[in-house]
Amino acid sequence: MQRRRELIEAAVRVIRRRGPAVTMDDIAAEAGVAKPILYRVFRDKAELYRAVGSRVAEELLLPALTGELARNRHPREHLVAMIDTYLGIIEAEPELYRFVVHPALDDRPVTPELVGTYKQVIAEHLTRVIGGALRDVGLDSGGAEPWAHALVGMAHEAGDWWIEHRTMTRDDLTRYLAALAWGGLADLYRKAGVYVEEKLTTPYVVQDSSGAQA
Amino acid sequence: MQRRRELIEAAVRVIRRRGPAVTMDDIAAEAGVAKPILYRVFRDKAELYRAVGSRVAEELLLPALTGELARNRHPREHLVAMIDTYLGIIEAEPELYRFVVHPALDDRPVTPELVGTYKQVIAEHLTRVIGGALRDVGLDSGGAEPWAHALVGMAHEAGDWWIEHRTMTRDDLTRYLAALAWGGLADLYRKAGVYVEEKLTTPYVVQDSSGAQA
DNA sequence: GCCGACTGTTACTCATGGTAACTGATACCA
DNA sequence: TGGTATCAGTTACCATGAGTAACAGTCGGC
Repeated sequence: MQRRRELIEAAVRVIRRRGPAVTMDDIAAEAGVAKPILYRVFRDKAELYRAVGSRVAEELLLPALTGELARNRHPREHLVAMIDTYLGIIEAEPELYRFVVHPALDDRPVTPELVGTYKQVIAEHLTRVIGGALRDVGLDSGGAEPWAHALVGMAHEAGDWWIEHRTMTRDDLTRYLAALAWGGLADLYRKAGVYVEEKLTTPYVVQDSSGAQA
Repeated sequence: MQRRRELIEAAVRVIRRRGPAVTMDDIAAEAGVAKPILYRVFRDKAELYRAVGSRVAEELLLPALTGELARNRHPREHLVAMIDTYLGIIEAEPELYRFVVHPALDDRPVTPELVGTYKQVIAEHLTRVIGGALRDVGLDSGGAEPWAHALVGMAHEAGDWWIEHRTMTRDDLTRYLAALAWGGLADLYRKAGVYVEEKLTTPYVVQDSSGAQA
């Protein structure tokens, strides 16, 4: 298992350095071993890729996100913080991000769910968070899972567009996304009789796009 | 150009029949030509894949979506209709959907944007729709593009999760997603002084998950 | 000193994306 | 009519990279 860890780390290193188009030979070379070693630990390329995805999610993203969540704040500020944290990470780790999100697999027809572990890990975690929050205020938590996936997809897709185009600041994007996602969540809180009106450091509604913001 | 069309159609046929793990030889065989013909029309595999993505988006999804939009209704019903239409299509065309959304490319390091045309086409269209709606009510339309991508990602990711797990009906998922997305949009309308309170055939808030719905 | 388990390597097979080089028909021109 | 450029198509190939078979060295137990 120690071995597995080392190999994944080598993969991460070489991806950081050479981008997402990385071969099994590259990874083996970086790890200083021959290719069959990789195949003793990982059944195939897809499994290694998934392992990298999980690892990035679990050791990079989740700690950052849960760190934010631990601080007890207004739920909307949690939302803002999580979106901002996510965008910050993909900004800081573009190569790793691209690899994890657009993995290049020649799909063996057998394997049904080649991809997705990265987003899956996040979504599973979010499901628990949202489900807990819903139950806390006495609401049906059946929506937790679809919402978690929906929010992950929302941040993912918007982040993906943004990282390639960069037509606005990260801050602006965070605000736009938060405004979109918050509406639905706030409604739920309101229905449950929880008072969540705004008195926040970040403005609820996005100002005209050129305007100052504080 | 006629040729291009035929080739794309052959690709779609063979994907429908044999799933997303399809080779260039397969496609050439289905089209009844030799492989180099494909390469006269498409620079490489990625371009063919992108063409298939665009085509599915433009000829399958967009007509359905714009058809829904043409009917003049409450904005929230538009949202519900679009989500439902989208989910209905991925349900009806699972193989094609999987191909378009999880394309299997060995990424040539050169090509920066291998994937995404499918979602891009939808997002571009949505950008125009949302931008127009915002301008109609006198709001800054700077958020149209990030929101479009965010909504696409939301539907995509939730749909992807749902199609593989099927732990709820399509109707329920539609309602959950609409509830999430509508909140933010409704807020915008309200800020603009547009009255959008609910008097709808579909309930605004999801009932307890077992409950009757009408 | 010999044997099995473990760890590693070299050197391959095989699938598949992509291409070079050939072929034959058709149309144009002297 | 013969010569030839053009074009559509084909066969036969190459290169790359995933995955594997078969072959070492090494170390502990007897």
